[in-house]
Amino acid sequence: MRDDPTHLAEQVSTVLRHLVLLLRRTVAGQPVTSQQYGVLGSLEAGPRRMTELAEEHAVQLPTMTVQINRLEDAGLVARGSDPADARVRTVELTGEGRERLRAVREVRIAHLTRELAALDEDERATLAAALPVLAKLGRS
Amino acid sequence: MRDDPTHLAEQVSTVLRHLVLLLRRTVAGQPVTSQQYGVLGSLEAGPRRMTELAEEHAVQLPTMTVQINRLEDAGLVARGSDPADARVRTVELTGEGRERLRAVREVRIAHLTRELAALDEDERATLAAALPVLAKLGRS
DNA sequence: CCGGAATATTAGTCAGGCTAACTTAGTTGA
DNA sequence: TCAACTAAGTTAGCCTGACTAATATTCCGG
Repeated sequence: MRDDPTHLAEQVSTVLRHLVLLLRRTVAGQPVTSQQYGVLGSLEAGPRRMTELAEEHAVQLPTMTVQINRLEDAGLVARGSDPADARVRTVELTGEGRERLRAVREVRIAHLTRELAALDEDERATLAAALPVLAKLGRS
Repeated sequence: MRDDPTHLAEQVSTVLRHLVLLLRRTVAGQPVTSQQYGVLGSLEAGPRRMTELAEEHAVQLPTMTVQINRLEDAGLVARGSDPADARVRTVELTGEGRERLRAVREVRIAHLTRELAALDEDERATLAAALPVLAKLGRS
């Protein structure tokens, strides 16, 4: 018998690669990329500053600058300023950005819903039970 | 009450994004990228042809050509030919490639093992039960 | 008020996707 | 039989997304 957490880790590793491929197919051909979708999602609850966005998405600041430049060029977000600190730039969704996010999310969810509908009731329950555990991974 | 598969899909969508970030941290700073690791893994069981590799990794052929070029330059894989069909190129691991794969896998598994060790026994069991279900997703 | 810390951007490099166009090798049918 | 089609790979050119290093700009503490 194998050492339990290690054996599990190998299986998780395999499944992770599989899920990455699934995700790629889920977002292929959409009007925003997977990263852009993620950033738009972060802005849904309200304006964020650049550093916050970079940290939240685990990228360096310059990477986020370029991302936001593109989203701004596309008219999906707008930059603003913090009146209390002239160094910080804030970013918020435009109306168009909010609409685009809604549309992309719809397609995405529909895609996943189709996948999930192919499972039986027990499988969905098993999956649902595991989601909080998966969400906990990587927070340690 | 929400429509069940759709609601589940939303949660899955969120967790997927989380896992992508986890995976990125897992492989950051390693001597091969995540994609290269995947390709090396595909070659572990023996030589493959370019088309097979491209399909398996859900990329176009030219993308795989470039990948293999880099791995070949690094001395991790070698190209060969199919005696029965002069059009096909085969790709196989070199000794160095096999060693590199082993080393990277070890780090990767160790990383995930640490994450999993932070869970309690019940959580690991819940996760283990869900892995086959996750593996089934996207095959429909 | 000056030097250091914090915030963001610019510039330059690289990996990793894509499509279009090309070469080379097999296959097929008039 | 050989001309046309198909299949397998590569090359070239473009884009996104990641990084580091260097450069403003602004804030703050002594």
